[in-house]
Amino acid sequence: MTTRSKSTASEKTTSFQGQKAAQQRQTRDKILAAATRVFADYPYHSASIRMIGKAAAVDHPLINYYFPTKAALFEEVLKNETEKYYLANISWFAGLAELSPAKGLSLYIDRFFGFALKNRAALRIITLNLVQAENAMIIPGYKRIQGFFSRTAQTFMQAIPLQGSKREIKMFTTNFNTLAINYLGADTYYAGIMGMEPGSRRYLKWVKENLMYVFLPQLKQIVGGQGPG
Amino acid sequence: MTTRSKSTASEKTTSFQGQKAAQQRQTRDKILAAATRVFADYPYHSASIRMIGKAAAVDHPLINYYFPTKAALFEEVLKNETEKYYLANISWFAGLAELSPAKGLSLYIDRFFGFALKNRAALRIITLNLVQAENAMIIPGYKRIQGFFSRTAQTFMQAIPLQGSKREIKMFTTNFNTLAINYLGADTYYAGIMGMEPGSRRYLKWVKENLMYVFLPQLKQIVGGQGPG
DNA sequence: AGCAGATTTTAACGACCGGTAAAATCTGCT
DNA sequence: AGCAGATTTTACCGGTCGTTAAAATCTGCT
Repeated sequence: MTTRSKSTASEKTTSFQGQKAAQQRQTRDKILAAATRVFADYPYHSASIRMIGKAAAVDHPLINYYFPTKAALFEEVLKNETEKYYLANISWFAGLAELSPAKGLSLYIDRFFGFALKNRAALRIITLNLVQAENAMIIPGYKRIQGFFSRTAQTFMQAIPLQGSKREIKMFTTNFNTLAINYLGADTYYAGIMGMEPGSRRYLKWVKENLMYVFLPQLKQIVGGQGPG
Repeated sequence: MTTRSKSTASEKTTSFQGQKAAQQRQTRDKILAAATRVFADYPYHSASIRMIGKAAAVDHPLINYYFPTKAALFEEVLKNETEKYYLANISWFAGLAELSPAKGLSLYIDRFFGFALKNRAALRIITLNLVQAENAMIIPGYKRIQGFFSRTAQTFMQAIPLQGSKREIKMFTTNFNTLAINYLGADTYYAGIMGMEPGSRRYLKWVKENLMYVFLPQLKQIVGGQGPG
């Protein structure tokens, strides 16, 4: 694709053991990164191998050299992003057990937002592919997207001492995640409705206010005597 | 496409004024109905004219005879469905002003569910096309989808005497609609998470319980002294 | 320098897409 | 019966899709 600089003698002499492997991993990672960007902007069936190739500055058949199929590439991206989210989600609970529900929830949301702003891809890929078409055109890794919610519920239960029933807790986390993911993952849409700019401080403030307003009472009910968010 | 029964003499004699126009409207409606079904299953860019043709048992170029472009067809479907929803939404408020918040909200949700079960398309089309890709591939009628939420907020304010600020009310309706549309429009996904059957009584019960649990306290705050849902 | 294998590029495949043009058919009318 | 116009079917256009095969290039090694 790009006119490659012919290797000179000097380059050759500087070569060391493992450079080839490093180079290979570099290309693969470049493709993976580009795929993550593209899949964060287009749902699976609208994103194309050629788009990804262009985004990675690579001829598109090279993608098939590193990844057998588009589905396999998507699944790897999805696995990376959901895993990243899962680990981040665990970290957001650190130290929350000692706070009041109000302060705990507030801090949790702040941490959530911090992650979401730096890792657009994770939330976007979920929102873009969550709503599914008929069984005919299921999305690869669909179960992984579904598992997403269940895992956050488990994390919640392990991180915070709770009173409510398991059913109640799953209801709470599902509601929270559904609203949060919609507002952050489909920010263009919802900010548009509210007459705000998608990434703006004002919009984020609105989302937080919203989440606090809706979920603080529910949280107080779930948490034992004093507790977290 | 289908082998057409050659018109016989008897058929000719029974023809009356307006039959041709009726026949034309019939084909157009058949296409429109098929398009509604297809667009309720696939997002705009995944649905195809050929799919719709097959669903309507019609050769696909015939669609272009009645609708100039795919975009125009989609916009007409979208207009019909959002209008249907809008009018239904108004009717759900009838008689609610005299009820308590709890009874009012419960009845409102029941009416909502009744509509959603009979008119899958309206909610599905919205959920499938709400989350947007980059500006590059905007969906025709996107503003109409966005207007959807604003109109329900207005209906709410006109139907029920309220106390809260306009901002608060819009927050309430946006939250409610977002959750309700997700749970009903993407029922395959959420029912799957909860280990239930998408259309089942059990799942609908869960959704209603959920909505009541989240929004009843918020509603009580918005409604004046006594009030509706 | 020249070989072997890894990597990249080029070219092409069959399938589907939205849309168009022209041929075929049907319909209502004289 | 035969014409005119509406409707439907057939054939095709240029374009994009995922994937494959083969050619070209690069790399590390002797």
